[in-house]
Amino acid sequence: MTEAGAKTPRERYRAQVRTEVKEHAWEQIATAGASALSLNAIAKRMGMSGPALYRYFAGRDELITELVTDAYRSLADTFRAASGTGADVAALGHALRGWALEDPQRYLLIYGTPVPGYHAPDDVTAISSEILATLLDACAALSPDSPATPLDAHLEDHRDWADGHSAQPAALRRALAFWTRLHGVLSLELAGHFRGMGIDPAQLFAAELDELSRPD
Amino acid sequence: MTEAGAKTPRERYRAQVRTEVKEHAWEQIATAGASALSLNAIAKRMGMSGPALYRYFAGRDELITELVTDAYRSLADTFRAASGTGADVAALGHALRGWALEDPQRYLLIYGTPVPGYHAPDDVTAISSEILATLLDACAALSPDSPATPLDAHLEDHRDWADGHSAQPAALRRALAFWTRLHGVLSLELAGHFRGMGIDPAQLFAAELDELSRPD
DNA sequence: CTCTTTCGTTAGAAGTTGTAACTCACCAGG
DNA sequence: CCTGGTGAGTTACAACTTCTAACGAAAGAG
Repeated sequence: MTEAGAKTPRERYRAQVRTEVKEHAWEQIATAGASALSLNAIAKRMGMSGPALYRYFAGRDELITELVTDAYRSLADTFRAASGTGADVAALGHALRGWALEDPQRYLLIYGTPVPGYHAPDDVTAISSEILATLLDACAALSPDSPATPLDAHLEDHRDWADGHSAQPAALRRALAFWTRLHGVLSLELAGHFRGMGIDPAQLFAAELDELSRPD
Repeated sequence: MTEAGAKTPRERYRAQVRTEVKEHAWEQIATAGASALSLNAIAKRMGMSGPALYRYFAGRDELITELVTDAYRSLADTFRAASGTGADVAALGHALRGWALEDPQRYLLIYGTPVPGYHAPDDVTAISSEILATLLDACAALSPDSPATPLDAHLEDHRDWADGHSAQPAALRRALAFWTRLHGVLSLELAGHFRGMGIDPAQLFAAELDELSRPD
């Protein structure tokens, strides 16, 4: 038994198998959804027999948890990348839509219908606060101060989620609107609710994002 | 074999069992989610043994399909009731939120993450167009005509989903915003994404609804 | 009273998650 | 170089699930 460091060949092999399992899991989720994720199917596709995977993941829940945190980390990375070229709201919006359309099930895994008995691990709160921070940066640069709305008083009282970010209430309001409105369009699009009614979701998304990017 | 009409005691018994099965299914969905719906558990809780239910439903998918159309019909009913007292947007918004919070899993069943291989039956398109019609009525009474946005051109070309409703493009725009924005807040609230960040979703929802109810 | 339809049952196939026990290979220490 | 310990992968099994098939029994129709 050696200390941590991913040095021993055993641990390297173990990590390699874990990532390979997760790759197959993503592939399977993308085609059949998260609820149809089968440990046995992954094992067979990897040439191993069922219970072998339990050496690497304690169960289906742990595997899904890992996938969720990976998805959050991926979104945080794309947000950081989009924010690197100048943190404006429009760029973040386009990055969000591109990321969501790139793998719809990955988006739905973290923002879609949750499994009732499932609780997200503590890791994701850290990552999601990082996502929120870049969003707040972009929003703070856009709305210096605007007339107070009834929401502002409530947001002033409960701004702990902003995690110490020095943003005006109007910026918090804009960040929340960014989140809820774009998620509204995106989730309905990914669920296929616009299919068959002829509307182009891209234009709907663009219109909402345009209103969100307009300096108040 | 008699003709339709729900007259024979056999058909009445059959219908009664079907509704009882659906009641147990709703109860089970409300506590464990739609993905954990178990035909066997329902049968056992009704005092029958597993495969007996296959006399009443061809399978799990048909049962879920029935529940989905029931949910749509229930939403259409509440919309019609809320619209009966004067079709204003705010009343529809409050009715939507009340209906969603009354049974979150029912809302998520029709607006949440879809099962990838699943296609909604044709019945729901009729019901959802009824829902859209009452929403368009309320929106048409609010926005007579406003400056054209880039979206309006697209909506003029693809207004088949409005189903012959004589509404200005601005009303279509408002109805779509009603749908996407309120769904954005509601779905994130029901998924529990606001829990732990101290925000009151009701105030967020109210703020969005207030902006949607404001005559442009 | 008989005949037919339908209901509910048990048996079983093909899946799933997950546990237990066993074999085997590898890696390190003496 | 040899031996022991650790961990990986295997089968076997239990307890589920959906769903099909075949059978007995009950109930309505003529």
